[in-house]
Amino acid sequence: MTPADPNRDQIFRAFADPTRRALFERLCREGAQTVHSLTKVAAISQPAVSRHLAVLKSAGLISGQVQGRETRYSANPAALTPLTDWLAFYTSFWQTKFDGLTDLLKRMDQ
Amino acid sequence: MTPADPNRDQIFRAFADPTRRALFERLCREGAQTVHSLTKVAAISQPAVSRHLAVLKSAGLISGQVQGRETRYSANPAALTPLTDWLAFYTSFWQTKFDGLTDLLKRMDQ
DNA sequence: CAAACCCATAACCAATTGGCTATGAAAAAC
DNA sequence: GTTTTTCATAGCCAATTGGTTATGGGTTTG
Repeated sequence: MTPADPNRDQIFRAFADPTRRALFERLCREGAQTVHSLTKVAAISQPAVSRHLAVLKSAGLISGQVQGRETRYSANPAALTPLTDWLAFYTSFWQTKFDGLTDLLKRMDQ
Repeated sequence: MTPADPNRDQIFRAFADPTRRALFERLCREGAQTVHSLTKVAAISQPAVSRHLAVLKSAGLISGQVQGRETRYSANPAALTPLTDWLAFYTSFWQTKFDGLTDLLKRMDQ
């Protein structure tokens, strides 16, 4: 029954906060950004931004790359697949019922 | 930039808690359930279950129907579309880039 | 080398969260 | 009509969260 997936947990937790989601969305739309650049828009302090980024990073949603004195964070697209799979699984209960469900189950099994 | 959607916010918040997600999943898989029936499995107290259900309900994810002294809750499938849209939007940034993105934007606009 | 800049971490604090027990209303069972 | 069952709400409490300022290490600039 959708075995407990710690990573999926982290992703849902990370996206629960609107500020965090906004940061991720910005990285998706505008590509890699430094902390300083993100802070200028965020309306919260730099340490707050850094901690939000740390949460996103530990969930695997973004990656940080140190370049001299600054760190460029970028969205990690593949990290969304647990969400996509979960959503596909539970929307399948009303959409196409059990069509293609076995395939999905196999994917989630491995 | 994906205009702030209060409902999407509520959905993300609601799914942040694993217990709440488990309740929703159960309702999806096994159909409508009474609070009592859900409590028996949940390993938490009945008031705790009731409050989780209230959160899911206020996010539009489930509906409760009073039948005599008991209330049967059922998953609200259509309520997942904000999540699906959001996910589709942000996965499109790396998958098909901008193919069909305008269509999606139109859907989110109305 | 000194000063300024970028970032992460630490320490603290108010607000929120998620659990519990207690209680009461309403319906079913006896 | 009394007792049980089902559920929601209220009140309480510990833990977590999300913000802040303070600080320090490492890098670039002057």
